[in-house]
Amino acid sequence: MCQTLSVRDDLQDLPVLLLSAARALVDGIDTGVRARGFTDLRPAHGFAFVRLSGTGATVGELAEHLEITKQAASQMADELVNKGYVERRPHPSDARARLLVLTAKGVACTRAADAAAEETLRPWAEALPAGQLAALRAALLRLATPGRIRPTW
Amino acid sequence: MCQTLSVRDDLQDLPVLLLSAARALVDGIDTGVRARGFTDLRPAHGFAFVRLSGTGATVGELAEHLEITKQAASQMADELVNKGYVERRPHPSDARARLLVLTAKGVACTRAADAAAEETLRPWAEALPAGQLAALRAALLRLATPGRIRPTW
DNA sequence: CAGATTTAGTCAAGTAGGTTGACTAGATAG
DNA sequence: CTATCTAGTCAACCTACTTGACTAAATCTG
Repeated sequence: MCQTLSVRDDLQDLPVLLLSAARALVDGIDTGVRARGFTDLRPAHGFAFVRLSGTGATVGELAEHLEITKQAASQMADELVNKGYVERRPHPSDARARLLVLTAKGVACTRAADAAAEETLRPWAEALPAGQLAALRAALLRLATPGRIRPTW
Repeated sequence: MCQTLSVRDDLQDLPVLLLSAARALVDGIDTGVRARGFTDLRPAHGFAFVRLSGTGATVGELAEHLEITKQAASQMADELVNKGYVERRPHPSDARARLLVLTAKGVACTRAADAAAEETLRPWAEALPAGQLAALRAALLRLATPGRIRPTW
């Protein structure tokens, strides 16, 4: 019962802590990406890049990933095309659809984001006792809803 | 060096994991709050409630906490007043300012949010090995920027 | 203590990023 | 082959924010 109380106490401020940590991470990545010269992007675009990197995606798939309408996703795609991060290609197997693919600049930007993320997290991870990082990953993995990254609030 | 590689690997997907966990938590709280009858609020309002609970706050203080302009904070305050969660009182020591305070309904709502948060996190916390929860808290505490909760992306 | 400056809050207008609804061109099912 | 469904876009609108202008109260200064 004492154990139960302690769990309850630890639970108390965990929401604030978790949100604050997420916020700190996003701020860190955003700062690092800007410092690397990509000043015309905001964190929201990063969530799109996650889906587009690799084989690319259609507007509909991007919309689903971001949990917004196809119209909004199409608008964001326009913006990323205009800024040179994304290219619209004909879809190989469906003439209605078009494949959104990262340009070289887009790929460079994702590399910058990865570097910024590591830069943000490494000192923090290294300050943790041995093995804690893996444990933390495992714990977060349990709580996380796979695929749902983008906050909607 | 093998150690370094392992840290690097664990770091790799931590951003996604952390954001996904934060998202799952907010979704859980939102669902729980709605289930308890508060259907006219969105997660964004919760960040305001955090600051208003206790002694209350002025519009300016709320704006600072949410990192938005005073005008936007004032607008949100209007909305919360109209919906019966908040009351505008004369400020005890400054006739220009007005104190925003939670009504009984507002307090009930924060209790509902606390219950929803615990409901969301408890089964997850209980599945963790003994002591992991405290370690997680400590780790998040290091990463977190105090006070900055609300995501801006 | 009188006048100048700062601060708390609001009003009004503009903007960014989403929404719903209507539509076209191409894919797919009967 | 026709009918229906699906990918995407255009247009109008909505909402939560922004910037700018202002009033009233507090505070600073000589």
